[in-house]
Amino acid sequence: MSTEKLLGIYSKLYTTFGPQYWWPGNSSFEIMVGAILTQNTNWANVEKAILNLKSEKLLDARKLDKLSVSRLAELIKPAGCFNVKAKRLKDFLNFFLKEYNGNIGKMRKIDLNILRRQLLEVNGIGPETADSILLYALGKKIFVVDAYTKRIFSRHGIINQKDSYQQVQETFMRLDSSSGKSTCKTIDRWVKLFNEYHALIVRLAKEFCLKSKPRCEICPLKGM
DNA sequence: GACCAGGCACATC
DNA sequence: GATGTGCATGGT
Repeated sequence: MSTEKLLGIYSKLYTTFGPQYWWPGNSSFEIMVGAILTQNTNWANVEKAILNLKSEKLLDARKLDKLSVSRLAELIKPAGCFNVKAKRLKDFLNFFLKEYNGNIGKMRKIDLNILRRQLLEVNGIGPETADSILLYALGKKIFVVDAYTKRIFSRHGIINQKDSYQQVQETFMRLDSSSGKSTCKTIDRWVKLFNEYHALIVRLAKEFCLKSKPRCEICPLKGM
């Protein structure tokens, strides 16, 4: 079925591009901030915004919490939609400090589904941002779906174009149901696979699937 | 100058 | 529930 095809595509991407070392960032907190800043935004612009926070030594939950929204917006300007994102960051910080006292370790101990629901309740955090935080900042076993994933895998007939976020996610997460056991070791393996898979999809899309100039003829997945 | 980028919330039908 | 729109910078 599609599980073999999904694993086939994964290994093709991995042998083509190698490990992607996602998520770029030196700490879980930086990853969470980046996940919000990158919404509908090129990563290079997010990096500039994060650099602004770093150079002011403000990449810290409590310090950011003390900033005014307008000052925060000023600092994250390069990431675009800065007024919206400044508010979203503030709402997230409020949640992070109130619920977890700004403690990543405490957050990591919470059950995946509970944490996911909590994140989705925060204004400005939708499914993709929540799952990026869960997978890349907290090491939870969840697959991140984005617009590229839908575009590429519906073209390959593995999902339907109209599938919801959840449906696409389930298709990918069914990959691990065959493994049966859920020891720490196998969980780590799936976290690693979901981590690389999403990153590889983004890499592939950027190089071969751009809307205006698709390069299907030389795509590594050609013929698969 | 148009189009796009590692989305989301909200309004409207 | 499906579709459209605002948010907004910076690279191609």
